[in-house]
Amino acid sequence: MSITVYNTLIRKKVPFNTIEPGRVRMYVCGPTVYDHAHIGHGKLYISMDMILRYLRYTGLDVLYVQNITDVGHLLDSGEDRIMKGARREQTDPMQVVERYMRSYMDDMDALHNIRPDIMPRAAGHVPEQIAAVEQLIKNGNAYEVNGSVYFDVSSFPEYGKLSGRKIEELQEGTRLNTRAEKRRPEDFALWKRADPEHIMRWNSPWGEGFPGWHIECTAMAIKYLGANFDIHGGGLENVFPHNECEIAQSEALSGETFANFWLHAGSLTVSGVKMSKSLGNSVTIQDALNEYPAEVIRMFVLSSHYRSPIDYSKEAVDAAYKGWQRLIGPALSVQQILLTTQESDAAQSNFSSTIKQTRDDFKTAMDDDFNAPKAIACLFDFAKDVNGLLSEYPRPDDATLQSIAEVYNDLAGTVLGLLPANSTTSVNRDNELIEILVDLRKTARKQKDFATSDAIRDKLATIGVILEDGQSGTTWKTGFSNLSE
RNA sequence: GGCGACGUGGCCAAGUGGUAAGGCAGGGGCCUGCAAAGCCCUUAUUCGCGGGUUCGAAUCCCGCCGUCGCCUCCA
Repeated sequence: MSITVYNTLIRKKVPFNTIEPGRVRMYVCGPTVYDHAHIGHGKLYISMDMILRYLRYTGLDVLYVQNITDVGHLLDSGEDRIMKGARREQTDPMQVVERYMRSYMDDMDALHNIRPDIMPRAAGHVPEQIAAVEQLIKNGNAYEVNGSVYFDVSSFPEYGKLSGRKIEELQEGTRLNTRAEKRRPEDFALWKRADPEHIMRWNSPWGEGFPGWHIECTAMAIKYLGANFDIHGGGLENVFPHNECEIAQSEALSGETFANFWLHAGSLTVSGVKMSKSLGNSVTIQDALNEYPAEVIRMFVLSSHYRSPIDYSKEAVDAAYKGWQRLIGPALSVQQILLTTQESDAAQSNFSSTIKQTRDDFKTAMDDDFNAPKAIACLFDFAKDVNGLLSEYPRPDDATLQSIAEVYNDLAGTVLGLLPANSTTSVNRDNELIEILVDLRKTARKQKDFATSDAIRDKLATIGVILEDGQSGTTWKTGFSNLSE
């Protein structure tokens, strides 16, 4: 195995090795479902999806778990996010959860993110969480006060090893008023007692309450992946406190190393600043998908390294849009040529070295901490080579075209998810109809009836069929068909 | 205040010791009835600034400036 990854835990790029040969167990923190997902979520999960896809592409058997948080998240105001959503929409909290969980799944599907193998929900794992808290108390890492249970940070000397924070510094830097009942301000909640008005509540050994935020990931990751697993992924802004607390709880609980590799994706800003409701600059995934095809959003995200922060702006995504069209244009052309023309006196092309080079370079780039932007650059080089080949006459032989299509399917499609979903579904009758129109246009052009020929070209363009006149006649392609403008 | 990330051409962005990938935009040319697409050429003696290490640094070290994120429950 030759993959290297940047491990946040040690702040270095290191060789990636799995606990079990050929198998990867991977956990990624999922969203709190109380509102529609925004493109910040989209960025994170596209990054993680790319990593998942590549690991699988290299032949690893990946078990991918991503949770859904549907309890207990508090706002700065002390308000429960889901209850806030419920009040806003005048519905039951669990109805809110269902609604936005489905919305989230729809968004992820639309972005072509592969679904996790297991998506456990926090509310469905309260017994596991209670058991974890009980064990932590038994181990001497947690204490109960007034029906709430807190993790005693001083009992875990390695606290801070992920984020590089020191407990002493935390005490100085605390910005919020902390609950007086905690022994130390940096202790964090494992279980919270429910105030009378709190709707989401469960019975526990400490009375009615609800689980703290971090404990769900500990309980569910351990349940489905074991106490020690390979990869834990998430957003960079969750390093502290969330991931740090997860490590403390989990390792205090089991005595084992929690995750071997911590992978964090850079955050997304909108026109230079973080999204927030109060600034009114929030862009949902649905908003973005109304503007651009999913592949373009993926192209935009994957154009910079997953650990880098990116800034969402019209200019940047428009540029990605153009780049994407250039990138996959040859793939669409190759498919159309294979579908609509015959290999007659096709030239025997010697393109295999280019294909091998492309696959090798792509792999080298991706092996180096999933360097998708560099991998995409390899595909741009490939696109240029393919365009050159396609401009020759007669057209390349079928075998060459097939192997080009395979490169696109594997690298741009399977690994990066950049090929249009419907690009391979060509209905024969549609093809024949288009051929008829192309023929009519050819006749019109011969008669110098350019009004007719241009009308045919323009009208086909409005339904996503692009005609291109070349030396060997007119070719056409679809696949950009869901594009507006 | 602390912790962390980042600062590469007009814009986006690779590059972690060996002499600046790629994309977008711009300019010139070829092709075209006109287009579109494509192809060729072209745009950073230079990598926030100042020192240092080295035969050699965008890459390592020190200092400074700037942007962003996090600092107890936001992916």
